[in-house]
Amino acid sequence: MRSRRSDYTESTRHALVDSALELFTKRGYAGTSLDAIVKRARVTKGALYHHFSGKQALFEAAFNQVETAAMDRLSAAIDGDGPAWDRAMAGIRGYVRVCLDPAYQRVVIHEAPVVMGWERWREAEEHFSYGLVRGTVEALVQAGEIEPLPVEVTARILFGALSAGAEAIAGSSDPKATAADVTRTIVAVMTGMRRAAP
Amino acid sequence: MRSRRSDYTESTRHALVDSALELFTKRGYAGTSLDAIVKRARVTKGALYHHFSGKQALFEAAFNQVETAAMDRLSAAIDGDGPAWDRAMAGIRGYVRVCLDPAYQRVVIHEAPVVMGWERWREAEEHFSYGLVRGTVEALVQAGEIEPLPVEVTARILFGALSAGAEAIAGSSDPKATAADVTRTIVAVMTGMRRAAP
DNA sequence: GTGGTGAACATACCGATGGTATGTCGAAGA
DNA sequence: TCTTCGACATACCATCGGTATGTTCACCAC
Repeated sequence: MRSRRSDYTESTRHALVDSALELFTKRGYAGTSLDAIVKRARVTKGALYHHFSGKQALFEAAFNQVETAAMDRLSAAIDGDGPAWDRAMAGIRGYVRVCLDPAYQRVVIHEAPVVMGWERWREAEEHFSYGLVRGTVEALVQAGEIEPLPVEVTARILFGALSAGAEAIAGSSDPKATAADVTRTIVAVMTGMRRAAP
Repeated sequence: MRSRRSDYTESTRHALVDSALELFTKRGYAGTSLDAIVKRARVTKGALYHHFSGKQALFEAAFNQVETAAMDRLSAAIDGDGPAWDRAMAGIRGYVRVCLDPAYQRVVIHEAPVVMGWERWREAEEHFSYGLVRGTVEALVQAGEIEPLPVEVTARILFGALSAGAEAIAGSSDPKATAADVTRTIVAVMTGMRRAAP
């Protein structure tokens, strides 16, 4: 059962998404033409529009791929049965590492809110990185580790802080050192929010 | 000296920037055509390309206008001779208010990094909002109000936290309440970082 | 085996859009 | 008055996203 058709269609999809992801990461959404994408995937626009409804849908497919990969790495860091605080700190370190991926930086953090629209981006993020951050904050509040601030807003702000830290790392001349600074600073902030055990 | 030519050219520039700013705010950069901009400004593309080198340059002019207005409001809140801590808190409240402006939200926070490129955006921000945040953090560290964390990274993270808070406000169904939550949360975070007076 | 069917593409084309090249007009100096 | 030049307007071009149509070929009913 080698020459099933669906095998080839799946590889075509993959080729398109891979090509799109690489070009979007390198030149951005607006700076990437469909011609360039299909050329790199060795297909034509007919194939593209057979599998996707348009440029945006292709972008979302690339977005989902990056986010799924990020989730795999992140949940591995967060999951477990240790104390909520320790898992949160591991999550912070893990997310900073995830943000070092140029594809995550450009596609997920920078372009997705503009290309997909903020509302749709927000909705998608619920099931991805932001969902994890939010869950972590919730766990911290429930465990009584931090002051009972509004979860939604606190999670948003932490998410923004993490993203900004990631951007600082990516734009730094010494990413390693900056990454250490970012982790240290965020941990310091979180520690400041930590409530003395009741 | 009414019919000086430069008077009219200045008003033409203003009309173009105003038109662009309104349309960029409403429909975004990619969703706004130059034809729509010049039509609303009651001029032609010839005038546009006489005053600006292209669409990006026009966007940057709009960006600068929004940022300048924001700076005026912000420095009024920050300037003064009170304690560094109080001025910082006033700055936070002021920045949250600034972020309620839809033009600031969409043009400065969302689109500018994508349209201008992150590096150029970062450079421009040095002289605008981010410059103020950074200066505030520096003042806090020098006054011994907060732990001596790396200023650049701390400022970036705070800036990201504020922007994320602003986005949460803009996307909220109850902006007033969310704005209060954001201010409260950020102040709580900053307070957590505050060092006991030596 | 063969004729029909539909998925999986390829090709040709269209309209919109950013950008350019050229033309026009009127005020200011020589 | 003649020239110059800034401040536009007009006409046009190239690119790009998207669509309409054509083509191939595996699969299935008979």
